[in-house]
Order: sequence, then structure tokens, then C-alpha cells
Amino acid sequence: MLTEERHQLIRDRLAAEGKVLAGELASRFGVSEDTVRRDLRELAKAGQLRRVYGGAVTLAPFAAATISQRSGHAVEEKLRLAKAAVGVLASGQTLFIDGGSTNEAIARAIPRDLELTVATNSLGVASALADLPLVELIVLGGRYVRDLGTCVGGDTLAAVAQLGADLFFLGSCGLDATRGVTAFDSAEAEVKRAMARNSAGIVIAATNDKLATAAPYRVAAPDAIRYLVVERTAPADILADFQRLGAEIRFA
Amino acid sequence: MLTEERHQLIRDRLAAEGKVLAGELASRFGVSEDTVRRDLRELAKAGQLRRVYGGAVTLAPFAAATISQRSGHAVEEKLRLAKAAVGVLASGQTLFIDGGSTNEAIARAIPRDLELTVATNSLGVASALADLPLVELIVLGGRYVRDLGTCVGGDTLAAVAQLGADLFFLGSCGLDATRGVTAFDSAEAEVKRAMARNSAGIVIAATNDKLATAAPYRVAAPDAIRYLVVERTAPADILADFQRLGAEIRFA
DNA sequence: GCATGTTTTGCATGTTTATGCAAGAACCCT
DNA sequence: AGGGTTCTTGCATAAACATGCAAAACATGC
Repeated sequence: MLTEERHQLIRDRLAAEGKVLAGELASRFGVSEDTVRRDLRELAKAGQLRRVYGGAVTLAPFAAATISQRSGHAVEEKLRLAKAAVGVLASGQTLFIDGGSTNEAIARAIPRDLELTVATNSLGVASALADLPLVELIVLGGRYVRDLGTCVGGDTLAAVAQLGADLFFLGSCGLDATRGVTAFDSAEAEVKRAMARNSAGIVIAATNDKLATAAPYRVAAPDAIRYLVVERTAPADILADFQRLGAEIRFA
Repeated sequence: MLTEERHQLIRDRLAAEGKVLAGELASRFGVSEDTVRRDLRELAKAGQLRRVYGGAVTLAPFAAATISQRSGHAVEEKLRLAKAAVGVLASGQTLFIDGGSTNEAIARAIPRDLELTVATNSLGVASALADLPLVELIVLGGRYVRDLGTCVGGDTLAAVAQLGADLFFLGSCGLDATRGVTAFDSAEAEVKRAMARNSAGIVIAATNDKLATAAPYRVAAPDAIRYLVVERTAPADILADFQRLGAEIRFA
């Protein structure tokens, strides 16, 4: 068996199961554990996996290098929200995911065995999805805005216009039962509007501080929200308003 | 048995099984292992397979190893190349940078005080540039190809067509004085060609293993290279060929 | 026909690479 | 703290490798 063959099999297995055990690989390949350890060491040095005691696991530090440094705020809440938000997904769906730290967390929480088509204008989301082998990833290019971590502008709008999605994961903005979904930036709002227009349903995962707030630019009507993922501590009266407008509330 | 006959059988077998063993081919063809090794060497140089210890494998798994694999290989060399490559930059320029681990290294080596406009279809390059406040970053979207780490396809081509650049940092797969710059993937080559067409000059930073090799898809003529950044240990005769064709050689 | 040059092939040479084993260090769990 | 496991390092060996060389097959020119 070629060395290269083993490396490929290790990569495959890692992509499929997320981890490998040195001893198991050795008996499976019919080589000594030393050889497997050498393989793992090389692959680790090549940045293809992360070596751990007893075997190796997939690595995720790619996303750590990107915009997500900013998402240091309320990490646990966002992680809980993300886990709950991916619960609405089903294999075979097509998604829009735009920017924001919560959406990046959601992208990272997508299970590896889900087959999806995802279009995003966020570099962070794209980086997270680049690791998922079953996700068909479409990058929505354009002028990159550093503060948002996303691409906006005419090119982005044109790219969105060519696509249609089942769900749109709409990120980071104001959320109010009377004013609807709002954004802080004009160009950003334009892209969000285009995504909303070309989607069958909108999903919003919002931390408590987003609820009952509004920003200048309107993105979507309050009754356009299909799923609203919130913390368990969210004010019940606000939730009731959205529920009345047709949203399905999901608790993290 | 004719040499060409063996080559064809090797290609067939490789396409069918993904790998070949030197010893096995020797006994099957009834020739010495040396002859098989010579065959494999030639086919590898022609970009039809990848030579590994014990035999050869298809090119696909090479590309399948995500971009971060190759970035692990020869890290110091690439870092040196990158530092030398950014020496050709001047403030105010507009650049195309496509994919490849060397180009990611170059993107990371760009000084923070340089004011540039950069368009890239590589997520890795984009992530690196997202940190540089003076760089106007344009993301060239499209269908993301995991193996390449870049976006390709019609959307990408359309985005490239709208832009013009002073320099194009071409992540070369193969580099040969007669066959020019070549790539392993058809869609990838198409994007590279578009970038080359819309640029005033091409910059290539190549490690020694890229020199005097070729892949199936042609990207640019050998005399299209403006700057060629190479290691100090690069073979002088190859460099002389490119110099004769108009390239300015820069040593890392 | 014969000499000359080229290509292909196999062999001998020395070098490189992969692998397994042994010894000692590092690590995990109780 | 201690025992068992896992890991790294160094080393030996066998396989795979590149290279130079010479013989054979082939083409080319006179």
C-alpha cells in the first residue's frame, strides 16, 4: 500500500467521521502504529488535521483567524442559538446566509452529514462552510466591507438575483414587531432585501439585545419571519407579537 | 511493446483504479522496473499523473487535498518567496490574486502601509487581506471549489471581465519555458486566463518543484510573464530560458 | 551496403525513502 | 503518585529511486 494511499484514506475517514484513532488505522492498513503516527504527524504538519492523543481530529481554526474575533461577545449564547437554529435545516435545502457573528456561529454548527447548497456574502461564513464536504458553496462576491465582514454592492446584488433559496438566515440587525427587520447600513440592507425577496422563508436567530430595537434601514416586514430563534430568557410579550405575525418561535 | 503503448495502458489503469504500482506494472508489461519508472517520470513531467514513492496516483487526489495541505509543504521557501514577491508592489496599484498556497503567503506578506485594490477568487487570500485596512478588497464570487480553495465558473468570469489590473499574481501549477503556464483544472484555467487577459503584467512566484513541469490546461504563454520570483537554488538554465522570453527574475 | 547517430532498454552504482523496532519521554486516568 | 498507554527519537534494513553506461534496435545519410 502506498503512503499516499494511506494519507488519502485518513483524509476521507476524517471527513466522514471527524476523528481517527491511531491503533485502529494501523490494524486497518496492516502497518505498524509507528507508521500511522508518522502519517498523522505529516498530515498535521501539512495542516490537514489536528493531532490529538490517541489519534487525530478535524481542525476548525480557519474560522478563528477571520472576523470572528469580534464575536467574542456573548459566545455561549450565540453557540446555543446556533445549535437551535440548525434544527430547522433539512438535507437538500438551498440557503442564503448573510453576515454577522451569529450567522458565523450557525454556519459552524451545521452538521457534517447535511447536504446543502449555501450562498453567502460573508467571508466568515464561507470559511466555515469550506470545511463541510457535503455543502455546495456559492460565494457572493462584490466589494468587501471590512466592518461588516461581508460583500455588498451591485455585483453582490446581481449574484443574489440569479439564485433562489428555501431559507434565508438573516443576521445581526434590529428586530421590532412594528418596524420589522432593520439594518444599520444602506448597502448591507440592499443585499439583505434581495436575499429576502428570493427566499421562501426567513430565519432569524437573535440575542435578547436585538429584540425590540430598530435601525435606520428597513429590510423586511415583521410578518416575513418564518422562524425566530431566541434565548429562553427572551421577553414573552415581544415573542407573542411575532408569533401573532406568523413566526414559529424556537428556544435555544 | 511500444513505449507509447505502455503509456496509454498506464493512463487507463490510473483512470480506472486511481493508482499504479511500479513493480506491478513492470511484471505486467514484461519490462524492467527501471523502464516503468522512466515511463512514470515522463508522464509526471507531462502533467498526466503524480509520482509517489512506489508508483503513481491520479492528479485529482492531489487537488483534493485542500489548499491547506500544500501550504504546509515547504513553508519556509514559500515565506521567502512571498517576501520577495511583494517587492514588486507599489502603492496605488490594482491586483488580481488567484488561489494557491504561495499566493496566500504573498497576501499575508503584503505590508500594512501599502494602499492597494485587490480582486481575488481565493477565500484564503481574501481572509488574509480582510485584515489590511488600506486594501480595497473585491471578492470574485462564484461556485466554490473545495479542492482549489477558489471560486470558479461563469459568475467568476463575469466579475473578472469587469475589472482591469496592473499585475496578476498567478498561482502556477506547472511552469515550462516551451509550454508556458499550465493548470490542472479546466474551470480554474479559464479564470486564470481571464485574469491574465485583463492584466498589464503577470507575476509568478514558483518553488523549484514547479519549474519545468506542465499540467493539461494551458493558461498563459511562456513570454507573458513579467516577473518570475524563484528560490536561489533554482536551476540556472531554466531561468535563462524565461529571461530570454522577457521575464525579470527575482531571487527570494 | 555501410557508417553514423538516435532511441530504447537493462544493468550496476550509489543515494534516498519508508518502515519497523527499541528506548526513553510524555501523557492520561485512577 | 503510579501504572499503563501513547508518543517521539534514533537506528537498522530493505525497498525504491536516480544516474551513468553500454548494448541492442532503429532510423538516417552517403
